[in-house]
Amino acid sequence: MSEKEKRVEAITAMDQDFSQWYTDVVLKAELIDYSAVKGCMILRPYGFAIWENIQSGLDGMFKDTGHENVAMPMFIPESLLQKEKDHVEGFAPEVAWVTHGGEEKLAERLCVRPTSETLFCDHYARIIQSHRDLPKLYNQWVSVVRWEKTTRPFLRSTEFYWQEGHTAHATAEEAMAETMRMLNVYADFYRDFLAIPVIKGQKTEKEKFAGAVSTYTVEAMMHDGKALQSATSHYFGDGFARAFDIQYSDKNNQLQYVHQTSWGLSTRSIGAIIMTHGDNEGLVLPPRIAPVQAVIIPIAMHKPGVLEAAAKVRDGLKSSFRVRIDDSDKMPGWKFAEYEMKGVPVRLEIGPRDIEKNQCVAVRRDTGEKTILSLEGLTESLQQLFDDIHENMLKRAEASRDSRIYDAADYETFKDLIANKPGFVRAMWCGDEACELKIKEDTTATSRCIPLVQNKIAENCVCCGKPSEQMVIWGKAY
RNA sequence: CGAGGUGUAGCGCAGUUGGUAGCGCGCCUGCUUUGGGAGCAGGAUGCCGCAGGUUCAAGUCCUGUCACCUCGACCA
Repeated sequence: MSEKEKRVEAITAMDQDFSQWYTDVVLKAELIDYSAVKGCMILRPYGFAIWENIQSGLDGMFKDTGHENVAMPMFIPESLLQKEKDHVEGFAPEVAWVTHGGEEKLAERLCVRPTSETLFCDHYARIIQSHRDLPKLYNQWVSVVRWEKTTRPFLRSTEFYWQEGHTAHATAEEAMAETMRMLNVYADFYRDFLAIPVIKGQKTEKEKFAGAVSTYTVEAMMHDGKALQSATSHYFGDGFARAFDIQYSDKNNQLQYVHQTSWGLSTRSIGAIIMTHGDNEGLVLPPRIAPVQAVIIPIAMHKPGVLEAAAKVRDGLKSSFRVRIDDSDKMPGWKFAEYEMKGVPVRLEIGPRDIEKNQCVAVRRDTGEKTILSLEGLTESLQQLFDDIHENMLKRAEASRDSRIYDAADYETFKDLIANKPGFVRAMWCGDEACELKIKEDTTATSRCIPLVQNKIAENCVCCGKPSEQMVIWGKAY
């Protein structure tokens, strides 16, 4: 690439300044624009299309596991928000309040939902009477508002889109099984749709959701070694049920409280895609959620038959894939770079030489590899290519992550690793919050999770030296 | 919210001791081009982030404010 070209379209090199690279990619790939309101972003067509594909994939998994979609109001009366003590304490500092309707001051102010547990609970209290009404397996796709002080596109914004599942069950066992089931759904979704490996684990008391008995998380490692909490699944026990009086008559005609869960995945997942797979040319999108899976670039398109051949290829593929022709009058090289920036998984070039041989040139975004594909059986060979790309992206992300997970048996090693090696550190922890706080104070690293799959790194807590049976993953987080 | 930095055309930037705004790319038109960001010719685009102030005169000096970036404290 010449100096002139670099000056024109270059994004910041990712290993030079990862934050700037991230901002460059998000803007130049046309995922978002900033809006007039601080911390609120506009999801542009290309960015929103990624979210639509995430929604469709994940929603299918929710439906397969028996869930139904609903839509709750966006306002929560203050009195309702305050019913569960821990919950309101956790969220009160970051809620936006509606105080007026027109010019009239409201008798009771309304909060713009930061999350909807209280709305679901209020509703469940009215619609659940019998064990025959259970379980309730509800989900909603909405946006929520949290008045954040510092914001970044996708990673932390004042308003963000997500789904929040809220379920009510007859027993604690059922609710816990649901909590784990949805944690697994998230992990599978990240692996099978986004090609991102995650670590499943439990949050510590300090890091758990406000109002939950326990919080489970899927944690992913980004290109810079920092952790991204990528989805969470909470077990509530009967705490909310007692606060909101959600009771049912069991088979013995005894009144019982329900046991509840909630779980959520947000547009932050788009940030995870960008920071897991992206490279110096820009975005690299997993084929299963890419808005355009293959872009067809006609070469020498003024020559007779080229555009017609490209259209024929498009028509043959369009019922199977999201495919688009770019017949704008840009130079082919310009288009190549543009669709690389936008992370389109496969580029198909078709020019006079290909038409003669009944073929096209396919270029993979993940590896840059060029292959010649016959126009015969193109649907099948493309499907194979997409699957290969997905597997390669997943393997690559796994290898990148695994090479940056370290073990520390003693505190000096631990501090050295956190300070000098971007990534996760596995270390034993006694369970005492004092050690968790000291580690954060000394290193800025936080406990990411207590992994469901445990490895015994050492006999003693890495911080205080007391005997410990529990391995925790630590790291700097977004 | 604390420390630091940056806001000038769509993007990247220059603009001297204050004197009325420029370059490259992009954009528009035409012709020639087309397998890795095309060439030539012509053309359009600015309340210098926003609001006050100092001055005969402010992109430039002062105050405030907003946004973005980096590093911390808090959270999906």
